[in-house]
Amino acid sequence: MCYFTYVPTLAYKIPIHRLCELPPMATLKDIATACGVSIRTVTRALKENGYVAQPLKDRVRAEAQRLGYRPSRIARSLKTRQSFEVAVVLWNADELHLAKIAGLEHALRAHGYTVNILYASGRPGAEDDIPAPVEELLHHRPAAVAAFAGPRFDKQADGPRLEEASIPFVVFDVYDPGVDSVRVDRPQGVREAVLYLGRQGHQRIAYLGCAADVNRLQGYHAAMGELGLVPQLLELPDDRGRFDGAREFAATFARLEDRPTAVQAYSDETALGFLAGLQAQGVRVPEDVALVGFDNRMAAGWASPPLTTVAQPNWEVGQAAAEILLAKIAGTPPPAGGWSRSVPTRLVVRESA
Amino acid sequence: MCYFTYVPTLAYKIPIHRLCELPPMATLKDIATACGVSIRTVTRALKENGYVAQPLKDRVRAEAQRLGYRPSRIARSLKTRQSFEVAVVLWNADELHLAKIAGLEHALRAHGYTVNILYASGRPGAEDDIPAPVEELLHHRPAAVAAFAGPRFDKQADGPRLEEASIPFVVFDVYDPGVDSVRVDRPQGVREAVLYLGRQGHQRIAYLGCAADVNRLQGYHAAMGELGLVPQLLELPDDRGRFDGAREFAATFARLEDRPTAVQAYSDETALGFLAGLQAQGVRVPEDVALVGFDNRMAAGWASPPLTTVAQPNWEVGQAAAEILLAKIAGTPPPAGGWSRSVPTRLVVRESA
DNA sequence: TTGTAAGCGTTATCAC
DNA sequence: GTGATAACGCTTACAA
Repeated sequence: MCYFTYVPTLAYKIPIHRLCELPPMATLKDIATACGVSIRTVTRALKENGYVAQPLKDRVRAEAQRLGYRPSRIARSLKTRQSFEVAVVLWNADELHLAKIAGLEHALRAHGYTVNILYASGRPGAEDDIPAPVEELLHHRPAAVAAFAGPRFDKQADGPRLEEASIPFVVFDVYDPGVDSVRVDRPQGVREAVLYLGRQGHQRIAYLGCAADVNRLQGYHAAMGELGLVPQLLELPDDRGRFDGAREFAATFARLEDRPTAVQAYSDETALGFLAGLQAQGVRVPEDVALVGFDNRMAAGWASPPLTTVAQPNWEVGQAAAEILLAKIAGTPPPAGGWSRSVPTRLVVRESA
Repeated sequence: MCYFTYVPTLAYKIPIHRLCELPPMATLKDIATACGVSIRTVTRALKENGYVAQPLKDRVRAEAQRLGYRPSRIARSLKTRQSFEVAVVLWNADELHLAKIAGLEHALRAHGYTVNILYASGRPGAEDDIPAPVEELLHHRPAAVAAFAGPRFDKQADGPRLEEASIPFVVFDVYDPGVDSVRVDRPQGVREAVLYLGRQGHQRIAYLGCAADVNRLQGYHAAMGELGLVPQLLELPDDRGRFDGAREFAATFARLEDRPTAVQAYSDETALGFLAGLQAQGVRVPEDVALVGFDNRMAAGWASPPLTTVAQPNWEVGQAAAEILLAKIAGTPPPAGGWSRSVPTRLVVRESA
């Protein structure tokens, strides 16, 4: 067993096994000898990038077909110094993340790219035993990087390092003006949901969440302004888990005078915690209080009553990220206003509101 | 723009942009010239696989360090005909899947492998517009494949095709004797949960689910046998969604004579649907009926009451898959009894039982 | 103990 | 129109 001990930033030793080799595939040379022409002619015939007599071209293509020829990505990458892998940095196993990755992968695959996962947290409970993701990225040199914001991906420090290595990247759901990001349009999503509540006849519509989250609040205030209603913020402590925090808050809420008849919650988790708390207090949803979540997780559909919620446009977010990355890889200059984009959400009306 | 139109099985055209090249990295040759030795000596010094004088070795390593040398995976792959990518085929954005992938990736990365995602379903609602995953795999030739069972990955047909191309693979959660699989130990998980219910003093413990699912039922019957209780199967129709099916069944259940005091459900989704239905009937959980789910999804913790459930050992399943794949890649002969493995679950006691 | 050299499968620059 | 041929960065058999 031999180790690459000379890679100091890589915490792992990489054992080189006696590995099984991949079975040989047809190469350009195989086609060339089979057709009795040169390898250069073959590429020309296959790639349409030079002159080659039509009958010969047909013959070459038929032969390529017959041999099941596939261009070797490896050889191509070596020669052209281009990678065809896009790395995704992620920190937790969230269904919403995976849905975004699915959209990203779909779009990138259409362009011959492959998506690889870099799960940057260690085993749950032992998170620190792995190298920082940027080191890994700098090591593997993907064509581009899509990152979920996380504890050990520092937008300030890591972004520039990637940029310096000229690796294009986007970050999901970050509002930092300095970094290119694809985000779900939370202001618009909340606005739409609150307008819906208004159309249902609610006069006292509150927002339940942490005041530090400006994006959703912005949409809330916009909608309340449009409706001509006075906003009411039900502020949640940030220290407790969102579920428990909201559940406990329900007791306070239940005793409120002139209590709101409708609540837009920060997230499905918050909404579900609040729902649990309300039911414990004997407050009925939606009869006494209409409740809207945000995210459209599986859990939202499985609540009782099933939760009305704002669905994240996961697939579209992933696709937008792919488009940005492809453009950056191709060296396209950024559009006026920068690369960042917000993708509209969709209100999913179920039974809670 | 030029297209690889000669790849007939690949539905996508692969456009070749004018891509930005990766910035040049230090190579073995750079180190060699910097040290005034041959390239061969450099590899020997770095890889410990031959004799090289200690001072020279130190000098070479220092230089490698200084230049930030990283071996090129591309070049290595080309030369050794080995891939260092493991493909994961998946079909839907499920949090449980991603958690398994995380464990897999963690273990594989430690061995210098990279995990890439092949999301084999198209955009939700337009699933058929993409090539069959096996074709993609045969094209990309990963070192190995880990697949989630899905509609277009046929164990009968696709497995052999991979095998024939000598691409090692495992499938998650499949009990087919012919295919190597890592599965969560559902019989044991259900058994443990039902024994727990027994220890809580329940005498009438039912299983709620579809009779076709033998694995969990097996554990249920084992536990009931051990407890000396008579099993009772509450069979769910397979045609409705699991949530709705279970919710609707609750009405029937509520009117049952001598109705069970405890229910082990097929999944969290089933349990949550049943819970919703019970609450609609005025049946209290856990006071009137104790309820246990399976999967330990986020949704389980966010139910009211929070659902007691059997947690899937996602991380460990991923790791087990990695171990099998690595062993297969290394050409290790299969152990007696084959590669397949079951990984034990963990009972998460919350408030519903 | 160190060096030479031949590939791996592409791409692309020349010459015919 | 077509064909030699030289890289790309690494591995490794074979000399010295």
